[in-house]
Amino acid sequence: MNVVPPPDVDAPAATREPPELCRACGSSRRLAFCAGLSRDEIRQLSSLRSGLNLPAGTPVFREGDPAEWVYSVSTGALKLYKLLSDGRRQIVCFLFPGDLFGLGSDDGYAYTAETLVPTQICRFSQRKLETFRGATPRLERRIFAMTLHDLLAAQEQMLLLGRKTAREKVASFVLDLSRRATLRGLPENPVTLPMSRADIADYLGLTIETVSRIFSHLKRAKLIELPDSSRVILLDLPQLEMLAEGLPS
Amino acid sequence: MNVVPPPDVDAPAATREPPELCRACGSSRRLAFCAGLSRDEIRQLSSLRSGLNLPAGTPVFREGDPAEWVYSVSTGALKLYKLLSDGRRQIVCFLFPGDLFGLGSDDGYAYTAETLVPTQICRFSQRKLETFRGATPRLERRIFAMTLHDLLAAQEQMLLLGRKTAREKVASFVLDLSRRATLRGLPENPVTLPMSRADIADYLGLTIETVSRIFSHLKRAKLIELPDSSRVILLDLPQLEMLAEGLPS
DNA sequence: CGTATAGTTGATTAGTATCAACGCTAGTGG
DNA sequence: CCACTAGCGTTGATACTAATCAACTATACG
Repeated sequence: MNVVPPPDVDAPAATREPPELCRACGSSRRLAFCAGLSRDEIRQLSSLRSGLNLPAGTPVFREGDPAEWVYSVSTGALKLYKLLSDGRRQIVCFLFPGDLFGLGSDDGYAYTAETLVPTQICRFSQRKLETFRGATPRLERRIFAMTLHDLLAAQEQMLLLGRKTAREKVASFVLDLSRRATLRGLPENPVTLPMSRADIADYLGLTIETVSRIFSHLKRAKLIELPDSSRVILLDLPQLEMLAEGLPS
Repeated sequence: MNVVPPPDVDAPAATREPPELCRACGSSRRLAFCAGLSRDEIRQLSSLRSGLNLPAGTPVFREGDPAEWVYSVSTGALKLYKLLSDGRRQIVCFLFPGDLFGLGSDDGYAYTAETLVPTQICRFSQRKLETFRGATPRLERRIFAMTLHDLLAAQEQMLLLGRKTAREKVASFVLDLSRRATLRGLPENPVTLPMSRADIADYLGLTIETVSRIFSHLKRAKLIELPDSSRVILLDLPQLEMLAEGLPS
């Protein structure tokens, strides 16, 4: 969600060092929604903030809960998902540091948010943040830009869900994780999968068996390697990109 | 796209009369992005506006084109779609009067926009609108709310594409069209389908044959009626809703 | 009236789901 | 420290939903 190239204010591009953490949101200033704010604005914003430290597998809120808070990811990772009454699940988004979630939704959150690994997030009262946003055009624009980015990403995911084959879906998925990792200053290659096969399946509209089979298939085709089940090495980027876009093979 | 309940400023709820058309955007004031603006703001905004009158099946812009303009639908209907290189297509959204499109996307439009029927739209220079938005917080908020609404709708569509069966998809689709029609002040029931079966298929991640079969199936099950191929009568709303949510049948 | 296009229906195929068994890894307790 | 167990992931056999291929019908258009 919302990995928008931030308004270039600080930003020494993608450095390998753990970037400075923001007082207002606890995550990398480059990525967070408070990127580009003044010292003073950061101070004000941080006074509205409260931090949470959650173990893996903890729900932050559930679909339908009254939407009191807006959250920003400081460290760790989460999934956002929607359920059908018989338990079928669609993960609409994986979240990483800097990402914002829980915005909007007058009639309750539209999805459940749950941590994948031990995770630090911070939250702001929806109401207070609203007021602050009104007084801080740059923040308003930044949050808008991130939301718009999420919308475009959601449309790309609709293309994936509606029209790509299982192999194309999995290739797209690992490439996307890799790209997002580089945006956070991590190496593009050994891609870490903080989520289970079941989560990947529910994100791609597949079953765990199919996801597993496709991983094996891509491994046999020498496009990826799997040192262990939660790490992927992309051996042939160009080929994977072709596959992800539906070109030959 | 973005059928957000507008800030109640004028708004005699959902009346049956053709609602007054806005000088700024050419569509119903209740729904458009300029809802809630002052007389003076409307005047300013309308000076930025230029109107277009397009026949059915006309592309407004294509995926990848430089994103110069932002558009608002006055009358008619459009589809937004993305393509894979081999021609597979995913329609990400159908648009009706009041809806906004073409926002954002620094590296070109993320989708192609094409009219379904004879359509009036108006457009604003992305750059000029940006400036005006900066000076008009209420407009900024309104556009943000519409974008956020689109994001939530996109997530709902991800659930549909990833996890619903063909029958559930079609039931969800006709119900959604019906609901959106009522928001525009139209009757909930004889639902008009301004799009072809191919469009419906590309929106739901199905083939035209499957869409056609499911329509026939729902007809035999007495859940709908098809007076002609572009009109649906919903005979059993509760049952259709059950079906759309994945409950028994 | 004839032709082209959109939509429907039928027969068959294919891709992915489902059901089932098995292996691996990590955590537990003896 | 090592066997035991539970859960996750992988692999195989089969089933099923929706896609594909094909024919036909209805509707719109010249």
